[in-house]
Amino acid sequence: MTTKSTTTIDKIIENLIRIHPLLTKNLNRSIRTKTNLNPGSLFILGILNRNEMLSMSEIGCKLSMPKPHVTAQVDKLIAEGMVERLFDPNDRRIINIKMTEKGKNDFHQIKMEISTELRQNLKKLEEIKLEELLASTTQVRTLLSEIMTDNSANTGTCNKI
Amino acid sequence: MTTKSTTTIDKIIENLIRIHPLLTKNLNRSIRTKTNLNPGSLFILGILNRNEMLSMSEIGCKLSMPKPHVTAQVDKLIAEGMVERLFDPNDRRIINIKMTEKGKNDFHQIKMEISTELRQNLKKLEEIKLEELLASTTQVRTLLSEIMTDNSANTGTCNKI
DNA sequence: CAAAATGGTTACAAAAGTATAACTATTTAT
DNA sequence: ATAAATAGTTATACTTTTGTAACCATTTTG
Repeated sequence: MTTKSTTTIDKIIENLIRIHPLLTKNLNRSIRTKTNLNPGSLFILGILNRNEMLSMSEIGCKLSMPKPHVTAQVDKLIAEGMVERLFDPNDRRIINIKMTEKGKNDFHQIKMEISTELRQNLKKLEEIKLEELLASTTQVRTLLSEIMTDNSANTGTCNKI
Repeated sequence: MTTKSTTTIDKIIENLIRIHPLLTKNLNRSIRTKTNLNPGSLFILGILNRNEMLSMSEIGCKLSMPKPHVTAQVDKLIAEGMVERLFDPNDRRIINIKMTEKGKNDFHQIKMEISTELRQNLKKLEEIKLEELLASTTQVRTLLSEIMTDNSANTGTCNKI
């Protein structure tokens, strides 16, 4: 049993290690050529898009991004009018970040743009394949999200997510 | 049908866009802290590990990596004794790159090291979930590999893969 | 209240990746 | 045979990301 589990896990990891560069090369290049944002700030938009409001530290924790980098990226997003700072009345040290309506619209648009090639290629697949791929990617995303716990790459202690 | 396809594709893309930072943050950090290589050179090892021999240009094409960067990364791998240069007798312009035995062993070892946390977390899942995840990751990897055609980010023309 | 911890910013250095142009050597095309 | 194209390297500048330390403001702890 142990042996079998380990083998399965090894194969999963091998798959993930091979998926990684495929996504990196495809998405990062599109982000660079088609938007005036960088992967890091798009990652921030991504988690803000499904979290409503997060503090600077929480952003850093969720993305394993050093705090100074979070500051820089959020500054950029604020300059673009895509997010806003909200001061926490209960703890005045905390600065919460929230997407603006413009941010939500822009983000949706950006996602469409950076995925045009991918979309074109996916269109070549049969409907059945697409349904399968949807199920697969959903499972991978869900399980990875669950598994990837707070790994505190941040300076300072990382809060639980 | 078209509508349905598009929706499916949108969801797939949404999943991929969300999987991307999860892998990036987890793997890249491990690569940095646990090896003396960088993600780029590990990507090169990855494709050499399953291609036996590739020219510099082919490496650049497969990874959408600019040629000067390929040169730099391969230099580093040669310094580590993990790959070797082979001159092509038929076309003396071409330099083929091949993994050494040491490279294969080191690469296997490195993959184990950078995935320890991932492995620990995967162990928490039930056997059934693991089997499902293996099937899912395999499908995602396979279809993405098929789909991600040569996208010639390289300077100069990119050969077909 | 004083000391320690936390949240965030600033400043700075360094690594990693990207982009471009110029260059050599070799091969292909006209 | 000359010109054009290809494979690869070198050099250089730039962007993105990471890491570290110092710092301020605020909150928590003793």
